[in-house]
Amino acid sequence: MTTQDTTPRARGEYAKSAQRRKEIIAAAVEVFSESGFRDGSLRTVAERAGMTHAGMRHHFPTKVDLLEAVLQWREEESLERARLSHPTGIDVIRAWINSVGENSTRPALVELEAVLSAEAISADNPAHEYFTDLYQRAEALLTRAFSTMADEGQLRAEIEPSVAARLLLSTTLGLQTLWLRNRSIDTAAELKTYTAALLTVPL
Amino acid sequence: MTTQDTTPRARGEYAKSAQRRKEIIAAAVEVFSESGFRDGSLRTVAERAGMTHAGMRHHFPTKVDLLEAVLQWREEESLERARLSHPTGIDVIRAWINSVGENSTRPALVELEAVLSAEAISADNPAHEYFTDLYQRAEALLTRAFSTMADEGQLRAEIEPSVAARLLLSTTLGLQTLWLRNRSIDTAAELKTYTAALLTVPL
DNA sequence: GTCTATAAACCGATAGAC
DNA sequence: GTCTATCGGTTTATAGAC
Repeated sequence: MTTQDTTPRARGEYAKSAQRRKEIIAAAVEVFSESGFRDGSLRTVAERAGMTHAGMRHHFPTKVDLLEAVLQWREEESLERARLSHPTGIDVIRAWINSVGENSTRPALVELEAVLSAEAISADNPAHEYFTDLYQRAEALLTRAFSTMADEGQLRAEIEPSVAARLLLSTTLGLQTLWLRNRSIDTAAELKTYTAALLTVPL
Repeated sequence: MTTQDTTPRARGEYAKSAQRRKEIIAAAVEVFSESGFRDGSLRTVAERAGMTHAGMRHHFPTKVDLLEAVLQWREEESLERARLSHPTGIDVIRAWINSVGENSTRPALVELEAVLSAEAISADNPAHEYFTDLYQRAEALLTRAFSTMADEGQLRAEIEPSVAARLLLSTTLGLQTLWLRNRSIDTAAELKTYTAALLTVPL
């Protein structure tokens, strides 16, 4: 609202600051993936971003602030993209499997989720609610898709949509866990084989 | 070999020491389940076992020694029991699902495995090889079982035994992950539904 | 916006008394 | 077998200079 051009925004520093934040988040993703949230130190993150941990504090006042930024980044990178095309029914399942396949090109993303979510089993972890929510939303998304498919006779009659949803989610999580230790696993292909066994139509 | 009765064994101190070790391991299982290996401190473990961390050093000289004892305890408590009855074919699968059901009565065991194995994704974690081995052994066990079943026409023809094995293992791991956040999930029942979809005979 | 310097707390390991 | 005391290292957070 000022008429002067001496504000940070006018001097273009917000854009620079946003760029700096991105660099710090990228470094934090690396470090948290490797060492988890508890053991990944701010000093290591800062070093990889080319600054000191005290300087980083200007962008992220506390470690939890940095974690939240990382989780938000993860969210934007992940399944939300698939949801933008608003698929329904069997196309949700196809998009899901496709998204898992794309994750195989981004080990840091998979490792980040595996490490942080396991840490967040403890109720006092700052990311505890985040992951509980994430899994519930994923389960709800898949349950809606399988329900639609059940109405159209595409899901085997003896299988409840909610059970199918939980199984697909479980298998995805478990396959990614194994893939982190053996990168030769074709997660998307195995997931497709699995899901097809639940259906009456080709996937 | 001594004829005197002044050895520690003769004085019954080995038994006492073994009991103390068990108490310490039980405390370590609690702490490592809650906080992981890196963030779980020896001081906390010692406090729960009713001693100081320096006193604990008499039983476990280093933190890694304690971790190894905890992993060994986990092994003895878990699926190794089921293997003692030496089942083959479909009975291996039944024993596997049954074992998962029993795990639902022991949250500490499931949580310990989830937390420690996620931490051990890092190659420099002292439990890294342990969990890689564990999953490979489990996969081999299940692959043998599904191969036997394939020979007897009990496995759907289009499904490779090794793929079925990996899917059962994955789903087990994923279901237990979800169960840690929502104890109302009947992991054994869902696993049975899932596995039945891969077979040509009732489970 | 980034730095140096430091406070306050905690860690694993260890020496040595009892 | 367990303790107290302590060493050397790490951590997050912070104050204050520039």
